[in-house]
Amino acid sequence: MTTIRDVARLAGVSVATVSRVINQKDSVNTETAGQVLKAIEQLQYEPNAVARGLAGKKMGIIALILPDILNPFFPALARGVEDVAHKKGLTVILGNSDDLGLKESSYIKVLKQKYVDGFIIASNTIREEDVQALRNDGIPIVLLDRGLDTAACAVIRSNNRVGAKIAVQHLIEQGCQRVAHIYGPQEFITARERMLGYKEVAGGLEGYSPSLMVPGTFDIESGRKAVGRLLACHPDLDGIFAGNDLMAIGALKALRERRILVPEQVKVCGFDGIGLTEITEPELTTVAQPIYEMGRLATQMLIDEIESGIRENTLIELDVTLIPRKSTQKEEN
Amino acid sequence: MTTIRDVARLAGVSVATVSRVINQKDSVNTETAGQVLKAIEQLQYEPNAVARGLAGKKMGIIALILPDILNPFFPALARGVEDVAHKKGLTVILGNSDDLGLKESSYIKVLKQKYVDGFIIASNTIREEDVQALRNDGIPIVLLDRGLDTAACAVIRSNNRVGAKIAVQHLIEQGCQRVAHIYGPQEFITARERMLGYKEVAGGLEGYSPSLMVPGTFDIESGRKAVGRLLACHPDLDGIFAGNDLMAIGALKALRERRILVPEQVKVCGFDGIGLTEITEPELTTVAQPIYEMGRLATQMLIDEIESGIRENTLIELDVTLIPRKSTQKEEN
DNA sequence: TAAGTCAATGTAACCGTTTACATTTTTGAG
DNA sequence: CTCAAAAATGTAAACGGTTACATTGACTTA
Repeated sequence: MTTIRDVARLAGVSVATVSRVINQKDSVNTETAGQVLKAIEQLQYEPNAVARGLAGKKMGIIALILPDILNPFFPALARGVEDVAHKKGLTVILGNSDDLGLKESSYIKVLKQKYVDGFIIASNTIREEDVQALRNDGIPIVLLDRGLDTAACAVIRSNNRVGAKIAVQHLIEQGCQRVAHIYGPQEFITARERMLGYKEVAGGLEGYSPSLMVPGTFDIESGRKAVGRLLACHPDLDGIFAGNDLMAIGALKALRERRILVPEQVKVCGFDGIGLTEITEPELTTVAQPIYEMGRLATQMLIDEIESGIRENTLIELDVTLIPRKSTQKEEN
Repeated sequence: MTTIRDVARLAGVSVATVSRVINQKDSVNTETAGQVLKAIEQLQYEPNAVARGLAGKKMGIIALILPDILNPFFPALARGVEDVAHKKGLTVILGNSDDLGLKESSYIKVLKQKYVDGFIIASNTIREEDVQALRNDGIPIVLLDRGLDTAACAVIRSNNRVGAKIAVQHLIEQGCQRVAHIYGPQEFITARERMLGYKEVAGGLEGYSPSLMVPGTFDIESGRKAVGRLLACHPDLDGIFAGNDLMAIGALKALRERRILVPEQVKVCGFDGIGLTEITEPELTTVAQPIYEMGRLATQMLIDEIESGIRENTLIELDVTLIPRKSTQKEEN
């Protein structure tokens, strides 16, 4: 492996000068720079990232911590992160936290030791103390979908409440009179917000009842089971707004098992806009978050902070988009 | 940040001794070790991974390079890798290559500079020279789904040919007489093998014709289009073996559009066993690869090589499993 | 008892950069 | 022409570990 000293020797200058040329820092004579560049070229020299990392306390790595890459929501996010990072010459370390605060803490500890440049954390369980610790160490961090309480750093999320309202409104417009809601785990801010949005609109409906809301766990199976409980209480229900797409897919399954036609008898709307919604039968109407874009944006913000050293603590709330599909289609007359 | 020298000072020993205690290398007096441990505890000392990396040329990082994490095949693989790595205290860097040899090369170059401990590469486009270069540098590497020609390192893949035969056989058993095949890009060894398996079984069938094979690109849309071409030539076809699940899903869509009933009129079988197959309507029969397990195994092998320094160059071919579902169900009589 | 082993520990070089500080050379103003 | 400021470059100390080699003392063994 050729080192900076080899280059220095060949170019007839000191290592400091070579370093200056490489990093385009401080002034160096154009002619000298030429010599150095030639030497670099000739030796095919590539600066060693680890040595650099040790000296500068930055390894050119972004840590992306998310609950589970198997959850269809996250690959798009990860791809958004990776694309931007790669363009900027950074690499991405991926960690699955399973929404376990402990696992998150352990990742943070390990990755700090590796001098990662910054963290992007998509988590509902991340501990306030962990975030604070990072802040204190001056390590940039961007949070996704985290509550308001963590004001001490940049946060990105979608406008969940508005999205939920749009969804319910849409169901009503399509002719639904009795719209139920399958809500996600209430420790997740996203789930809480969506439920609030639902209540705001559905709460005013004639015949509304709190029993139209049943809990789920953001996965397919829980959506399926929720429908059973819903139908037991409300056999006359004609619309379901699920707290996310996976539960909506579960709902679709449950309805099919019961030979209830979607969208003729019951209309279903999901939330998130994951790819799966295009392959269900019927195709699933959903309120789409700009998932890939969220990843891109988070990374951009993180890199800005890394490069500038200025922390912004911005809270960005992205717009969501209703994607009407067959699962909420009005009968054609 | 507390360093090894702080610990040495507090414990009243040299840094070498501290290092020995930490790494449990060479012999050190039990009593002395106790002092050191106490000092470590007291100072909450954590060895710095980057300094270690620089000295030992290993950062405790595994590079996972795959075509695209958005492809539903790969999250499970990535999770398998990450789970094992995490258990062993290693972290995972993720790179999307988009099956572009250039991008792969660039990742390898960058990550080598970061002293990653080893590479896991799931790629069809990886260049022989890149693999060789890694070998020469003594960097462990495990390949997934790569051709035989790269004998110079460990390779893991599924038994694609056998899987294809099982699939076609299954379709025949379910009553199909005219089984078509949508094959994937022929530069992929997986696609070639599956096609060979198909030919072995279907080739012997009465009324077999090469025109029963049409190309696709391993994505949903190509599967859908392929069905159009197939039906134009073979309106009497009653079975489709798609080269992967995505194309099978596309086929399902195309058939539904044409009001052709699955499985009554045409039966469909996919390959891979991705999660999506459970949410189509009808649910999709598929030949499942042990995807998560492949990730685990690859990582285990890689770590073995990292720890032992011995390269095995094993070729492991994993068994696949037919998962019969509704899309190939025989009519009930 | 002399010589050879082995356990325990320390010293200092090394891994490959960056960078503060020092030194020398140029430049431009007065 | 002089001198201060600016430009160009070099020296050497970090960064925080690992490890080859040296040293010391205790223990075997013939």
